[in-house]
Amino acid sequence: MGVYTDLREKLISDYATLSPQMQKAARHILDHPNDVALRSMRALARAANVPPSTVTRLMAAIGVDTWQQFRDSYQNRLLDLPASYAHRARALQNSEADIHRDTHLLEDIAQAEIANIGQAFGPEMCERMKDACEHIARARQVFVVGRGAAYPAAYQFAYAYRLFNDNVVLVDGRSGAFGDQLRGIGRRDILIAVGARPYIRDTVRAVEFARNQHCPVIAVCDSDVAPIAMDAVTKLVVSDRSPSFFQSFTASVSVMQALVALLVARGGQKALQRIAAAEEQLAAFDTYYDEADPTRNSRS
Amino acid sequence: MGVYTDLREKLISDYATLSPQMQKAARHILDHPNDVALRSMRALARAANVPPSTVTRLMAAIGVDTWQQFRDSYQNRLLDLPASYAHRARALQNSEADIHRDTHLLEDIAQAEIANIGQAFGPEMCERMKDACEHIARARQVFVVGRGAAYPAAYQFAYAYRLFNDNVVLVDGRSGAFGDQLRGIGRRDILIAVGARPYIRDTVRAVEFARNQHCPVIAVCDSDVAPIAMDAVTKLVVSDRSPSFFQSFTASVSVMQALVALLVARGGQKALQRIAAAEEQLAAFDTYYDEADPTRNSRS
DNA sequence: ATTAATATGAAACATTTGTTGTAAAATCCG
DNA sequence: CGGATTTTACAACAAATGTTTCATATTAAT
Repeated sequence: MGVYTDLREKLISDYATLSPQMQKAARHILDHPNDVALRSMRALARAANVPPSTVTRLMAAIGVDTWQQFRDSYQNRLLDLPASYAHRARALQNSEADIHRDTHLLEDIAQAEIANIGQAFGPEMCERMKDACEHIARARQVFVVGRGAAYPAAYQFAYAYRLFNDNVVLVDGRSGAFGDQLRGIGRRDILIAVGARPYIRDTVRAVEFARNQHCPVIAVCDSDVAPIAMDAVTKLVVSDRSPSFFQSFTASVSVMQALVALLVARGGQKALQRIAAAEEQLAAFDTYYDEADPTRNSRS
Repeated sequence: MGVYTDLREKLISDYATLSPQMQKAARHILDHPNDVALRSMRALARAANVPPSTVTRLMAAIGVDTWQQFRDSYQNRLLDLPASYAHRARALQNSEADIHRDTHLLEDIAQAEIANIGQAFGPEMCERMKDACEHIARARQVFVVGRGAAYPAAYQFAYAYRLFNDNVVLVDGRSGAFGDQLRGIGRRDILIAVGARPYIRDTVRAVEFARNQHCPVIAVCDSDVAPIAMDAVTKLVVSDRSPSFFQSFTASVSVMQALVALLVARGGQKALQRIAAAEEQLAAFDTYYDEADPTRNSRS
């Protein structure tokens, strides 16, 4: 259970043994947990009709060192953190052994990744993703751009999307110049741009070009005010926080994948048929390794 | 719309006209709305790397009299925000309505992704990752192969790793045939192969080739008995489960990223210096968009 | 009833808060 | 280049914060 729950339980179980004034304070806290998270201690004491010192003493009585600690756990509850900060506390404890340092790092990474994905699929973002799908489904041509570390996300979308639609262009600047691949982009198309700080110039340029051609833009980025998000019809803001040196585009990949899933769901039976056809074609081209018959898999 | 939304919109729309320092503050607020609700103004300013007075001035700039007003609206948003538990429950309830089916799907995807990452960073896998790092650190040349949907994971590793080491080859079959890129592979090298069922023949072939040349293999795959995991010195087994039609390589990307992080941690100061040098080089090549000076970012 | 133990609130405290005034620095413009 | 304007950071401030101290009030026990 969470720290918040522990504290709450402690307040309830110890309630009877507390002094009258402390009971008043405890009761108010139990009845108005949000006040703990959002208001000051003195304000809470005022609301509970109790001198501030009583609240401090209550903290000591339930075994909490400082009001800050108490408040923090209540704030975490408000944020509905997916059991993440508990891990951190544990991680900080065992920081003596060198061998454990790696384990730490890995735990922190996992935690950050999970937090990032959690944020990316919050209620707000879910709505925006659906919105993005509307635009994509309506588009004549779908352009996807993402450079550097953001390339995997762009690639992922293009690869999956191509399995059931052939109107996608992955703008990777590999075949010909940038301009070549964006040629003919216009009002009825859509550009999906992926990027985070530091923004890569090519990506920003692609967005600006699209905008000049009146092509709507969907931005998958790290801020509502990112350069590539300016004037975007839909902004999918995903965190790229990571304890490692590098930014993490994992959440971006997830979001791109979710977009494809939504599009397939929207496309219904027809989309599924096309996917099946694409799979068959891949199989016909001997793309896949045949696990049943390893002899067939020899060098062509 | 709510007051919070109004303020947020105002921040976004006025963003361009704000002074640089105010933009820093505004951006931090937009990216971390919870900080406004829960932390003090000074703490926020510290986090945004801005003097407190800038925040006060920002309030004036967007037509808010006092920080208290601003904070209050952000606190109200936090209170109105449906906790994700409730969100999930609601989604499950009305799963008959078409509009909610999408939300349900997105929730499922998020949950699956989180579960996959959680598994990938379990105790067992953490040990294997450290093990993999030992091999990579010892290798003369590092080859990475991943085709199709697994390509992002391979690319991710190569891209990040190249920032502090130049002995990596991304085997993508683009430049020349497969054999070309693997030429010279041998006992002292390492091949990192990423793939999941259905296994792509090219990847399996690359693994077999490496094995014939006595090159050790690290397999990032979906099973201990995957074809590409046969005789691998380290098997990093990650789940690719997804409620959508496509398999998800998100966890693989995470794992590859974690490998790089471990290598950097192991590389110590020297690795960090190389990364810094690489970043400088990128900046010198005008790779990055200059947010401070948009005029410099015109078409070359 | 007197003593001992506990509970309480007012005041004092060192910090920290949000805000404002004021020069220095940066930027723009002719 | 120089002058006007904006932008910035530092210091000062009054108010408010969480905590501690201490004298008084309340209770319980002998």
